[in-house]
Amino acid sequence: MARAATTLDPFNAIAEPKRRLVLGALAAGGGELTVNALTNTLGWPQPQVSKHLAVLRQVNLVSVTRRGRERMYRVNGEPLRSIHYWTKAFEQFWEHQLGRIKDRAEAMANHVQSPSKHPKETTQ
Amino acid sequence: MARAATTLDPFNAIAEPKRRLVLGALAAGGGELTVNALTNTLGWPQPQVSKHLAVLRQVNLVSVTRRGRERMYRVNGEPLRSIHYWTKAFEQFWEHQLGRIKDRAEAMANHVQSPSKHPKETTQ
DNA sequence: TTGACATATGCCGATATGGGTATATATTGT
DNA sequence: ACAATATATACCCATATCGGCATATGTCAA
Repeated sequence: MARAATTLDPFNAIAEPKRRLVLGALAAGGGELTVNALTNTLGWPQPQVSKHLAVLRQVNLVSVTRRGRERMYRVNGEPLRSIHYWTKAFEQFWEHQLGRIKDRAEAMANHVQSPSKHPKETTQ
Repeated sequence: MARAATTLDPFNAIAEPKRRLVLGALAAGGGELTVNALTNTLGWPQPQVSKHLAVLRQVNLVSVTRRGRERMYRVNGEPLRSIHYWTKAFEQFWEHQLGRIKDRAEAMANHVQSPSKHPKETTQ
């Protein structure tokens, strides 16, 4: 088995730097842009843009609306919200890097699953 | 070229579901755990655990300390903070999008310019 | 020293990925 | 009907990835 399909979840979708740029361009463009506009803004070959958009579409990070022969792509923030929350769960690990990690982790333990208790020292 | 190396940035590192589980387990285990503890908690073959830890190590998502023949792995939140901020930039795109995506997209299309009568293909 | 334990690493195979190029599929304009 | 425009897809290739298994490396214990 290789890496899980990119199309399965938003984490994977935004793992690709160019896909993040696409989302950024869309956001900067007022939230919605045409493939053509994106292609010009990003300066990439059109098929490349379309392909990345296809991936973003599959994980629901963007939605499309046809307008004549153009397609309007819009950012859909929902999936990013879940990622935002996932990372937030680790907030304690960047706020007090050196202190009280254990105490706060206890609270987290109640949220996730039972950790294997092996009370060791807080290493040097 | 295939996807950019997983070791290059945290976005890629956490794209792998199992790696997220590793981080979760570490967090639940008080912020730091032994490879052995992780292996038991996760129930995966040890080499697999070690390899995922190696990736997380390379993007600085975890740090290690040797303790005898064991190695204590610790969550390092910093890289997750940047991801947290990146997603936050899209906050505006999930705050006002509580309704059906399709409906909203069409309403938007009507708002902006000439509406399309052929919503054959929307979000895929 | 020998052996058990803890962890990392190397190699292999199957597969998904991203980029490039060409082309198919609309849709609009003349 | 035909050309032009907008976008999506198919195909190919080079490569990185994950998982499994065997094994190397390092450390403690008797």
